[in-house]
Amino acid sequence: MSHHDNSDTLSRPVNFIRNIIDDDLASHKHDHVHTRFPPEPNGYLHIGHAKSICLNFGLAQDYQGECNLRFDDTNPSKEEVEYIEAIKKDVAWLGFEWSGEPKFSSNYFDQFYGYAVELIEKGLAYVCFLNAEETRAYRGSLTEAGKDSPYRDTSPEENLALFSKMKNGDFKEGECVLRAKIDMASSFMCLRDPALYRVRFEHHHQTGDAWCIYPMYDFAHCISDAIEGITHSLCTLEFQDNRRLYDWVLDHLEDFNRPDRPHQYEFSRLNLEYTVMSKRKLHQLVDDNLVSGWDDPRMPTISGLRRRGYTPASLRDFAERIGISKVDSMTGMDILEASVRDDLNKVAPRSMAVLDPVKVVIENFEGEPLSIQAPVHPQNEAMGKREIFFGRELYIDRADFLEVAPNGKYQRLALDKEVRLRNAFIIKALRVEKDEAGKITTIYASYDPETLGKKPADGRKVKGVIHFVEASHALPAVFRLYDRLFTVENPVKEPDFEAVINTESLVVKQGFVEVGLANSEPEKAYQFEREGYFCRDNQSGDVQVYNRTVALRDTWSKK
RNA sequence: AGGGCUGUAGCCAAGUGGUAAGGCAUCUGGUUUUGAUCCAGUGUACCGCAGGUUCGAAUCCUGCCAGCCCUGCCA
Repeated sequence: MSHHDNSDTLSRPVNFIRNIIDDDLASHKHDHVHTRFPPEPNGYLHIGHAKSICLNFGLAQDYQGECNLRFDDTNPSKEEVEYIEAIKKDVAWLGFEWSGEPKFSSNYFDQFYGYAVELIEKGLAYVCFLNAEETRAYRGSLTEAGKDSPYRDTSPEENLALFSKMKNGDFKEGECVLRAKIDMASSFMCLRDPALYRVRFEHHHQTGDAWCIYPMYDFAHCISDAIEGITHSLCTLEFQDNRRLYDWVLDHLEDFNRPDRPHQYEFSRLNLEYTVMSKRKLHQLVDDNLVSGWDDPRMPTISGLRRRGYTPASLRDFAERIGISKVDSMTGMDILEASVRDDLNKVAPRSMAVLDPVKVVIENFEGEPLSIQAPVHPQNEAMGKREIFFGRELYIDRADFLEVAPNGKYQRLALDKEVRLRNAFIIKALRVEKDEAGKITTIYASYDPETLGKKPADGRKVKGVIHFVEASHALPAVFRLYDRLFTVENPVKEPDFEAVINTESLVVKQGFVEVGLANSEPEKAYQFEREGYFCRDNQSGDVQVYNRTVALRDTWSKK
């Protein structure tokens, strides 16, 4: 696939899953690698899924194998086609190509049914009429064995008939389930005769009304993997116990009880500071209108990150930087931000934008604004030039002017002090005009006409550089500055995570951008010099609205 | 009568008996028309703790401690 440049072919990541694969290949347990990314279409993908996507698809790329996209759609009551489309879009946007057509667990409903019949015939599954509470009581506890269901010893013949009736809709929802007959005393709770099928009179987005019984995850997932020839089935840590059931099912089915059948391996899920990562919580934020939607730029969803200005390359790089392990960890935002900055610094055209404008009048400049050719990228000449203007009236940012410089280290504009205007001339502030409230309305200044593209001939040092926009060419723009969504590192630890939401996570500013941005594309990254990386919002239409992806690294304001 | 996992610098993470990679962050210089980038430096990590085996232990053994997961007809 296309995103691999020579820099990352030099050093492949090292992790325990790659070690397992290397061993499996060396021992000829498998002669190829086939992974899968198996989301349930019950919500939008988030950056934790991106980690899994990069792992699964990345492994397939590096080992010249394949990776399937499979929708794990065994519970129609929670799923919607809207999510299927969004998931496909997000995976493709991240730069990955799934093997063949997208797969659905529901493609295999007939086969699942057949395998359930096989287990029944072997006396390994039975139809149980205990209700939910009874089942719970019979299950026992973490420290006490469970009790056998009274339906556990029904004959295979009778179970076959019962299961057939389940399928035909002869039983009500909740009236019975098909259960595996394993061990009610197992220390693995999931092995205490787990449910394999339940009755659900529900319309399914793929199979319509063809079924009224639906398989459970633990029964469907391992068989789906086996049917698709998956070699390494990767999931997160909370499924470690379930692996015993995964193995039990495949071990007891004639078609799959082979050494090269799929095996499950678990890695730790991504936890990011100052955000939440569960679909349920994300759903809640959307439903409670605490964010504007799944793609709110503050959301850790892939669609939110995309709208915020994150690039596919930066997310892949992030996944590589954090690695894969089994440690229950909390990753800092700084790694994510470093990943975007590294990518954007290379690819983002430079531009100038004034987010909080104050007018500057250059008193010794007369006539029409002057056209200036400025580099699109200071370290990459191949990116070409852009036209900017300098004239009698300009805007600079309020934060770049102080009437009196606080100390010798101050590098911005002050009265009687010189500063370089980025890509243009050196100016000196002369005096200010204020309104009744004492707020500065205009700064009067002079410019040195001999300093365009040159240092002052007399050798005087002008250290500071600030950005500006020429007033007659300035395009009004709205800037949305984002901050972390929560005020605490781990919101999930709070009694009510919504109570610690950061009320200042969005700040809106009105200012100007340079002319060159008139036709800026949504989601395309720009660096507004000295301000950060921004992209035009993908839903604002003709209005100039920019989302700040991330600010520039700042090693100075902390001092 | 519980079981399954995990503990390596502030954070992430290699390491699989031979003397602790790398990234992020931090700090210090240098370059710079972005206080950015870039470049060069910058860390006493009781390798969770305590014992043991060994010429040699983060790696093997024993015992503790801490954190996470498991009692859905969710995934």
